Amino acid sequence: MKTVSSSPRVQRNREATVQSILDAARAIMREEGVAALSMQELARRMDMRAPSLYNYFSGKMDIYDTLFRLGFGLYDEYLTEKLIASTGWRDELRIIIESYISFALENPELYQLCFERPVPGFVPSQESLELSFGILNRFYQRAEQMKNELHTELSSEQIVNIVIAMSHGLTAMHIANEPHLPVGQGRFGSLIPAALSMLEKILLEKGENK
Amino acid sequence: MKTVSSSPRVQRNREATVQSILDAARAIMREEGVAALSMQELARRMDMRAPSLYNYFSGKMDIYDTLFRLGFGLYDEYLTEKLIASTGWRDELRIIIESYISFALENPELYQLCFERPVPGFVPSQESLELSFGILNRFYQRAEQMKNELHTELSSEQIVNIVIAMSHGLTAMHIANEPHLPVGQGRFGSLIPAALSMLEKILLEKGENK
DNA sequence: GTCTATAGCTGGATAGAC
DNA sequence: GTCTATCCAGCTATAGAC
Repeated sequence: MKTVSSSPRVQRNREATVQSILDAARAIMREEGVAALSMQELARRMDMRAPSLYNYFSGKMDIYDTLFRLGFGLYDEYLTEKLIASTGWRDELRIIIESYISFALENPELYQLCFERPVPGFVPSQESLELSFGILNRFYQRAEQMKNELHTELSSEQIVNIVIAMSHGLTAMHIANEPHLPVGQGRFGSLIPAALSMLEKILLEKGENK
Repeated sequence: MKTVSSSPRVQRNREATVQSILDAARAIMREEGVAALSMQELARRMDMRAPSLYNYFSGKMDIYDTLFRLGFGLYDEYLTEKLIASTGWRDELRIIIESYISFALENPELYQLCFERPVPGFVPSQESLELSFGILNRFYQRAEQMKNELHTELSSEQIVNIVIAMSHGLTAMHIANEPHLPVGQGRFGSLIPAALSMLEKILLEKGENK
């Protein structure tokens, strides 16, 4: 009955093996740095020899690319689920920022792989990039709808981008300085309310310049 | 008369050699990724053999650590010089944000080394960390002075941190997406005025909650 | 699908001659 | 200070037996 990846002996099927390879790869990246993934260390943790891995992936970059897609997919799922409970655009803003941070805290290796570029030589494949662009476009559309309730001179693209920048800034600083603290705490985590307040103000500047 | 590092033959003195090793190391990091620095490639570019480098640095991590200090030192100089022309706190905010971005654009390898953590196994030495904390503390002091002219519920620490987060967010996104564009342009570069506007609003909320 | 064996390379670092 | 020679380790990836 066990489907846990911690006992990789006697794999049921190919898919389960692929899954646990990806899990092991993420563990290495988390523990030793995203760029420190190696096929040999990966094989060691899988109780395999390195060449066997090539039955599942064409090489290390293939693994990175798969994880890149996994990262964006998971983030999209994660955010979408949290947004269901949204009670309005203010709440939605809060959820977006908090989700970005908590996703990054829970999946630091995917976060770094997807949103920073720590691996020399790794370039996401075309289809992986398209996936990420698709997610961004859905953001733009959502912002366009949101604009009906706002009074701002910013375009929907600008709204999305400034929210992304703010989220990323808080997240990167939190992770670089206090990765052990949960969402909402610490030097940067505690700034979420201030950040939201700033964003609200600029999204509701009632005809100041007009 | 030449002191240029592009002709490393016949070095005058030790200091000049150290300088050009650091320059070459930065070039590698810029071209191939911060984590891709290697002593052999470095020696190749210096027209040396790898072992000779150990006369100048105790190892690769020593080079990273030296560049870490160089990065913070340069950034500090860079910002301090630009702040001389400041005409007030609004201008100062603008200069801080623009300087962060332009420093990162001009020195992407130092920026990444200092403000992200792309090198598995590299931990800045104690004295290097103290240097960086010293710079941060001077920020806090400056914000404390600035508070006289502001009306905000944020502490001076919070002011500094939110400015850092905003700057870093814009910068990281700019570099990840449009590194070729100059300061002020592109998806994120063009958001500087909006970011400043947000910050001004939260620094001048005239007794709203009070 | 898994293994052994191995090619082929790159890396960090040291010893010791000059 | 520079070099050659070398150690030892690590890596990606492939060939081919089972």
